[in-house]
Amino acid sequence: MTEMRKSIPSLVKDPKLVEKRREQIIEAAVQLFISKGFHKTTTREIARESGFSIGTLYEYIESKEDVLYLVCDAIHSEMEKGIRSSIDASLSGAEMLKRAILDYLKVMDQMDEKVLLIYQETKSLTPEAKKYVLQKEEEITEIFADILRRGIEDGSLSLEEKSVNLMAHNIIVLGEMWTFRRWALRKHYTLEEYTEMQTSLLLRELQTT
Amino acid sequence: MTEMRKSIPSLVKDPKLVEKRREQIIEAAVQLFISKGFHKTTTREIARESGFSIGTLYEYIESKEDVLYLVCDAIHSEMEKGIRSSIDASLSGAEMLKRAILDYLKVMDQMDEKVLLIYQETKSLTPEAKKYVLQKEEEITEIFADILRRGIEDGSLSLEEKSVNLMAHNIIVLGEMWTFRRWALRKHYTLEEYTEMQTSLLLRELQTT
Amino acid sequence: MTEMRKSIPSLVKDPKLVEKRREQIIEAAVQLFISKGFHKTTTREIARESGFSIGTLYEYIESKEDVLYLVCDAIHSEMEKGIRSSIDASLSGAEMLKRAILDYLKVMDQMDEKVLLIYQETKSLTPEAKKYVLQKEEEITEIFADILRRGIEDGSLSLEEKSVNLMAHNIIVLGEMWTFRRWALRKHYTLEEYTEMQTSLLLRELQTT
Amino acid sequence: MTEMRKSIPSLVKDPKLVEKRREQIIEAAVQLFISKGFHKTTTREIARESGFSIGTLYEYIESKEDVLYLVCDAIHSEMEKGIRSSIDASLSGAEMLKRAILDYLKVMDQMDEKVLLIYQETKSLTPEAKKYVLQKEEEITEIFADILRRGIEDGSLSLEEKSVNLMAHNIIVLGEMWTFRRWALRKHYTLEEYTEMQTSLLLRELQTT
DNA sequence: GATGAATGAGAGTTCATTCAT
DNA sequence: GATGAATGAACTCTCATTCAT
Repeated sequence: MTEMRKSIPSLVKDPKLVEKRREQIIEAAVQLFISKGFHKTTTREIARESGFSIGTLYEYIESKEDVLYLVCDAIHSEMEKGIRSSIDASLSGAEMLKRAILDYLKVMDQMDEKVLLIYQETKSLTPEAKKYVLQKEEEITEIFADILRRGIEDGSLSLEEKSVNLMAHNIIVLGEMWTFRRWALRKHYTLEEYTEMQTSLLLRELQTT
Repeated sequence: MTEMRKSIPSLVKDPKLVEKRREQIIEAAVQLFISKGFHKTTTREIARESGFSIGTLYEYIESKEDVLYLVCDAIHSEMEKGIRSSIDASLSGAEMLKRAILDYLKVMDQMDEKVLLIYQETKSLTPEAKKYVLQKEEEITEIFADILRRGIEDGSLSLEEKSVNLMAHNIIVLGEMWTFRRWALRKHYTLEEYTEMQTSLLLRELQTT
Repeated sequence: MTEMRKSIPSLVKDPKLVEKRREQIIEAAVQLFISKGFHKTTTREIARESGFSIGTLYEYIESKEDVLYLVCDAIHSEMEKGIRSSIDASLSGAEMLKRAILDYLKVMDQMDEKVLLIYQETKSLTPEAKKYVLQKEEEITEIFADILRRGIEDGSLSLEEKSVNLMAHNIIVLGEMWTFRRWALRKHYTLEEYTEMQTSLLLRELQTT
Repeated sequence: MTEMRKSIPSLVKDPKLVEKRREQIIEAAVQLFISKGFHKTTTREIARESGFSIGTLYEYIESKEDVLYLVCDAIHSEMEKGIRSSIDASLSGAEMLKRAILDYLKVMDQMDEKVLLIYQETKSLTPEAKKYVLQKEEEITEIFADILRRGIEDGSLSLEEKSVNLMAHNIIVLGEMWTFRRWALRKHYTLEEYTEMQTSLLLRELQTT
């Protein structure tokens, strides 16, 4: 679990305060970005919703792009936390996978619009910030790769080594598509149906013969 | 094949000319949106790259959003055409599916950045335009649903009716993820490998026992 | 007479219009810079005094610094024109010098505040613009150097070659100090007195024995 | 030697401390103003370079303009001290003048950028502060006027009474131009050459017949 | 006496859109 | 049908100054 974050300089020295204020900023910005998009949200709106003045906002960030990075990073962390919490070392790989997918899709469903937000605005990040965000994305994918490898080892799952990475991506995309194609999927399926059907299809790919 | 498009008013009467000019606009705008994004592209740039003045641009559209719709619609049409061209009525459902996925992924690989563009900027469309774009998206999905149903009928594919729609979405997403996760996938797989592996996994889900 | 100017890009294509609008800008900006200084004058004020909107202002310049360059260049041109007009080829070097100083000081007295402006704001120019402005300054100095050399040649003035350049600078500074030390000098002397006394002192330095 | 200074109120009562802190402020501000100019230097920078917080800075001044006044006044004092130190009562007026010019130009050359600073930023002072600064300027000029008068009295210099003041200004300007026209003068002359040539020219104006 | 977080007016600049020619 | 100069609301960001601690 590599712990790497882009550090954003602040004019304010007290780290506790910086963290607190940035949490306020993130909370405000997430809502605004979700409802209006990054480009149509103004820095003044972010400041107002955060509960302080525009001048104060800029004591804690250097540019509007910083807010986007803060937001993307916070969402990713929330996602990662949600997924990791479901891991139970006592289960077989196959069981662990089912459980992890179940929880993952639940998290994605709850975080719905936040996930969509990352998905749509990552491109607006500065190249440097984008690197960090994509790295985080890969770390999250790796969680599923690890589970798959465990299942292969204990014989509960069948998959070629070369496909592990791809399958991990497929699982991640399962969750993402539930958010970005919800306009179509939710007309036909509930989250539970979606989860069950996708899990069932997936396990057919991984069945030991 | 429902043919429905949002009609965009033009000050110019001659329909031939309108079409010609809008093609110029689309060609210019696609490149600009790909390299700078919709919001960071100015109408002046669109006009200049289109080969005429800003005044003339506004003779053929009513707002910058119109250009985005024109672009999204054109990309979708190109995609659809690419996919439909691969359909060969003499094949079994299973064969047709393999062939269609092969061609679909090839098209998506070629249109790469254009697909990404639709994905990232659809949210900037006006609600009305977005409706049309999502409708088109569903029509494209329906192409695969039709192939799947054909395979079920002729016995070459096995799938519950309820899963047909979901499976069609899954196939579409297979193509999309090749573009929006390319930063990760292309480190590990070529298009050919990706196609083969995904097709093989998919067919395990659809195998007749 | 080298003719070199920094060219400032304009979004407007018609050169006649560009020249006309820039004259308006210069006229407005000179007054504003004189009364409030460059830094305390806002671009909005410049636009308003020029008679058009802020948007229009930026069709003719790229930045506020451009206005400063335009202003400095215009003032220098006016100065140079005023000085060159006094040159009469039929006079001896000494006579020509007297005449040129007389006219030069008259011009400087009339342009008073504009000269002061150049003096105080040249430092705010971009390095590139500053180069052009200082070059112009040297060209103007060279006018006097030429007159001095003529006087040396025809025997009406006595000065070592090495001192010609220095003396030319001294003459230029005579005019400048009349503007930037006016708060002291005008308490004691009229322009006529100042001119006469300085000319008389100067000629003592240049007298042929 | 009139001793008059604008008094700047301080929130701090202890005069020793006020003086010490203001020295720190001046030292920091001089460097900053020289390298960035008054307007482009922020109060935060001044505080940081002075070694204390922005809050503390405002305990010792009332506004940013106060810092400029403090700086101008300090530079003037340094200049004045440098000039006065060269006065040797045992010399004749003419000798004293030569010596004073020599020392004066040496001081101006050393203080170079500080002199330029006063010269360029005096205009940004409040009207009241400007009055004090110009008064100081006149006092310094008067030093040379006194020397000239002494030379007239002892017969070592020849000059009409009415020209004394003007000549004193001319001498001051000799030093100033060495700083503000250095971009041209230093291409041709060293300080020693400049001093010698200007002194020699000047003495021709003042020679007793 | 020292601190530094908070403020918000105001700066320079951009750009979608209009409309007279 | 084509042009492009004009517009001004709106944007991001800065910074001198204050005041509670």
